Amino acid sequence: MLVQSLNTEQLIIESARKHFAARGFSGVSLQDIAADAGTTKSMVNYYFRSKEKLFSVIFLREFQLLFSSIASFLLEDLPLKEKITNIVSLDVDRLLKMPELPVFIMSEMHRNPEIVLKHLEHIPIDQLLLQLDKQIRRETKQGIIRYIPPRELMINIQSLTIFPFLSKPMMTGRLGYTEKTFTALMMKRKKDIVDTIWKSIAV
Amino acid sequence: MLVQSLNTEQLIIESARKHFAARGFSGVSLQDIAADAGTTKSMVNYYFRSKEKLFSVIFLREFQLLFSSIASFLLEDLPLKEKITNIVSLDVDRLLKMPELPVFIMSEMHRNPEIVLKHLEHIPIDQLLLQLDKQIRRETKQGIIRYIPPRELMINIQSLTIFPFLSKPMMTGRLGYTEKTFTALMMKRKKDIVDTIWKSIAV
DNA sequence: GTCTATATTTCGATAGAC
DNA sequence: GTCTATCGAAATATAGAC
Repeated sequence: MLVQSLNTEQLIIESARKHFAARGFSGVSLQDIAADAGTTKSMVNYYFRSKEKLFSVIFLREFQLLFSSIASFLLEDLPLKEKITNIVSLDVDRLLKMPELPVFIMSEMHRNPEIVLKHLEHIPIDQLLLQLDKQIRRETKQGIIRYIPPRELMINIQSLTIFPFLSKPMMTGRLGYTEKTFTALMMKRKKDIVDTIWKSIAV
Repeated sequence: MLVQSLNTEQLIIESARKHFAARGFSGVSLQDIAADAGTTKSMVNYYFRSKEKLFSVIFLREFQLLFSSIASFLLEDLPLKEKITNIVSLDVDRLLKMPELPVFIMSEMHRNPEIVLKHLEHIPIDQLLLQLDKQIRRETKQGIIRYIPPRELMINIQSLTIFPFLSKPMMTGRLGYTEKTFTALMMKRKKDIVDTIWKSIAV
């Protein structure tokens, strides 16, 4: 395999992604991004016109990453419990690879809600929730679970999955976790989350 | 009741709290803070010497607010289920009053972990967890619950309680919630959270 | 496409009058 | 205690040579 060196635009994107995720929009200067990409601020403006536009590009990519595959998992033809298992497993794996993603999304979403809403418009949330609602009602009728509003089910799943990554600095800093034990906890936690969710709705 | 006008220092603190919480340390200028407090940047430096010192004052106040009373609830002599009920209820009430608090703590914790760790040193976390561990083992022996490591129990409680506030912009923006229905959801959710937690550990 | 140089603004902080 | 004025540094963005 060739060691393909990236072009300047790609280097800038990768550097910007890293810096924005670590310190947010206003915590990063074009100088930081350019230096880390081995080029100058002028090149950043040349490719992306402005800091805002560069940020928008980065944010969109990360945002889609976080929400894309959940949708396809929800639409699969599987029992609810298996869907939940798949979503949790996928999310934990992905978050372990990019643990700074949630706090990036969260803080920028509060700083600038409009940018999120604009991107969310392209995701058929209502349809996904309706679909999920049908399945919940079906399995309720079959006596498998008790009814739970689909939005609340999703909030519970996301809460138990994402929150530990948001409080990771506290866990590794003072609660006695290291990088290794944190990863181990999260791998074990996949099963715990599904168990907790399922016990809360199982008949 | 007299309409007591606050002095300049208090006005600056209140303005700084609001702005820092909304946009973080580097997203706010002393100019913003001063203008909103009806004074000038000079006065901010006069009272607090530097932006860093001002921020530290604000952060410490908010941080203690978030963690103070959990400790006392944990130390009370009550059955575990009642402790959980009390903690969840208190947290939800407080977060409804200051919904921007979690994202403020979370993002600044990631941008500057040291400041958090310094404040955490004064809280006897190990002792609290040991105390909780004893109670869990006791109620396990009594056949009330199955054993769960105290840190994981606390993570689950905090996850289900705090996460909805972190994703509030998404819920009110696109998931069909308004301020009123969000508040209603969270009030109802108090009971749901305790139920979910309890079912996950009950025998 | 890439760089240097620079224009322009804004920021944090200080000096000094009152 | 409070303000105006200002300094020096750093930021975004642009102009222009190559």
